[in-house]
Amino acid sequence: MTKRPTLKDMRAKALKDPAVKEAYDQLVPSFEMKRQMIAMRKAAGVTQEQMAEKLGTKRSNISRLESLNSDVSPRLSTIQDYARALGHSLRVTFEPARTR
Amino acid sequence: MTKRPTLKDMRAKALKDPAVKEAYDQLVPSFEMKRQMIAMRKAAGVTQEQMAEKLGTKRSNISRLESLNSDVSPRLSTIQDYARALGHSLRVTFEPARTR
DNA sequence: ACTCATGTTATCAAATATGATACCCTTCTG
DNA sequence: CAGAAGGGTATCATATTTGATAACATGAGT
Repeated sequence: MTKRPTLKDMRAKALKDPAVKEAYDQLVPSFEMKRQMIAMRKAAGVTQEQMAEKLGTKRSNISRLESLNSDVSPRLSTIQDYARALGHSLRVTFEPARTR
Repeated sequence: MTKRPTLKDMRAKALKDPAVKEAYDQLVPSFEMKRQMIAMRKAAGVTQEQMAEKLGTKRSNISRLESLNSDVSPRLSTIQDYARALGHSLRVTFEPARTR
């Protein structure tokens, strides 16, 4: 019995397309960063609303910052402010691109 | 004989001032990042001019991006573009702020 | 069903980064 | 000294992000 394609299959297939893969790789670092940010905030038991207060802004802006769908690339200082508000500091590192 | 204050002494003293220390800590991550970027470019034997070509922009903009004096906080995407042009990928991590 | 808390999304004005150009400085090499 | 290569900095127009507001969605609890 041939199983029908899973989501994982489809993803694997799509990544064969160089253009798709490039766009995908472009997004990965940002995704991982945002996941960490959200995890950090939740670990601290802080809501977006409270986060907004700490940063002197509004909850909608926090939502946009954390959103994986958002098409805006935040400033480094914005990310840093977010981290500092949760008692964290920021480190940016570069690694040789993984060729696969 | 009391030695006269060295630069290091003055720095240590200035950092006692909480306002100064805060501003200082704010700058450290950006400094380290820029140092890495410059090191990366030089390790690749690439000039700012060549870097600008890779990124479809001008020399002066690369200089500003790498400048430690610059008062602009680049977008995440700008840093990522820079890294990719040198065959690197980007990782942003957060660590509990070192209290000292 | 209603309300409250949390989060999402769209929109617009205001703030800031980026691109391009021009000009300056230093170092090296002839 | 002259010229070239590599960098730095100021300025302005343009592009993009950020802040604020408003409307919508969902889930928990009553």
